[in-house]
Amino acid sequence: MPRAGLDPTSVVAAGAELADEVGLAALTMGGLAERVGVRTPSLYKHVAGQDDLVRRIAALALEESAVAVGTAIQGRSGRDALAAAAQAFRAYVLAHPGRYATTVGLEPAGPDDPLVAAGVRALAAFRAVLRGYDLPAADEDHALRTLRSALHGFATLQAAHGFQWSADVDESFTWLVDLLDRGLRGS
Amino acid sequence: MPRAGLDPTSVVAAGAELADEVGLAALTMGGLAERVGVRTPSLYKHVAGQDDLVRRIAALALEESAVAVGTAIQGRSGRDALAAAAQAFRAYVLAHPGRYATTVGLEPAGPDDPLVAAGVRALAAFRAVLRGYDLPAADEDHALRTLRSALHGFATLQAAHGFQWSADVDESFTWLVDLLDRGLRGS
DNA sequence: AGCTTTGAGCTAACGCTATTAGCCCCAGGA
DNA sequence: TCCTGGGGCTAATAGCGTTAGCTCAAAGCT
Repeated sequence: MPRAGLDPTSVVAAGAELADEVGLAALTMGGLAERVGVRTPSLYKHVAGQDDLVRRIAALALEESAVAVGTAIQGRSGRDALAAAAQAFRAYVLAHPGRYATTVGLEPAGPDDPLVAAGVRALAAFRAVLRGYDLPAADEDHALRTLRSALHGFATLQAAHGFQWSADVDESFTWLVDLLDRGLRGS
Repeated sequence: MPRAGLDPTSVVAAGAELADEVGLAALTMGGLAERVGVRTPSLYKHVAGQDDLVRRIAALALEESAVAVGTAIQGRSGRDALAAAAQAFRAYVLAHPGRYATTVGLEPAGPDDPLVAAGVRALAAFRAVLRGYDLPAADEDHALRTLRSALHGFATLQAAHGFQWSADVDESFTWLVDLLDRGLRGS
């Protein structure tokens, strides 16, 4: 039995891919083992368990989405930055629904959990968007939560096929972005 | 062994309560059986399986949230109606996080699935809120999706303890509602 | 080159989950 | 009173995550 040459990083990456393909709920240790060409128990040499695997995928997803949004808003500000950030974020969630699903609903294990660092970076990208609007400092946290709620809600509902009826989803999304822009400007 | 006197309705109701208490992920057939005072396999005389159970809980949750929102907006319109609907919706999700979690990400099994009827009723309540704003007919679907995304996103993020840092969550929510009101009015 | 040591991968096994098969016996209608 | 339907049971299966303990390939040292 030749060595498979795995390490935590490659296992987590394969897990993220698998989650995107089959959905987070169907992400199984057996399936992941098969994908990386190894028997199930061998995975435990690289990750502590399914919980740990999911946490690491979540950190990866936060990092990646932060990079995607951060890149999209370079050289833009105001409404341009908002639209670019929103598009980049939604594109990321739709392209990686399994990865993104891991990021909701997990408590960081401790103060030095890599998750909190990744989460802070993801929020920083959106905070940068808000700098293009003249918000009172006291409103910045509220605006950040509002922005995050709207984008998170839209992306997860679409990823879950929550929009059943007819109107064009892309149009609805630009409508949402326009509403946010109006709301942020006229506060 | 005396009869326990169960029926599908009482089993689903108990399942919804249990899901709220322990979280949807920890909703187990064994746990539900213990709660209703019966052995696990007996549940299958009332629901077809865990999938069926979750679908029925989802239909219940959609129905209940539609009633909550519909009641809240009676006699109100415009911004008042929006605020009342938003508050009622968020209160419902926070009071019944397990129930609500069942409603995201399930495809209706067929055209006469009770789920679609319940979903339509839930949407109708929000549609009624939008009637208080002067929206072009073509924008109504977009506005509905926007409203739903924002409220769904905020409520689920809060239910998942997604708002870690300091600012007051209730204040953030009224800020979100104000932004939606401004955006809907000034379209 | 040979020797040592580390750890990646394996098999075997356990416990918990959902689910099915098949039996029993209580309750309501004839 | 009988008898039939169906709610509840026990027993058993299959699939999951996880642990224990073994083996041998690869990397490092002499």
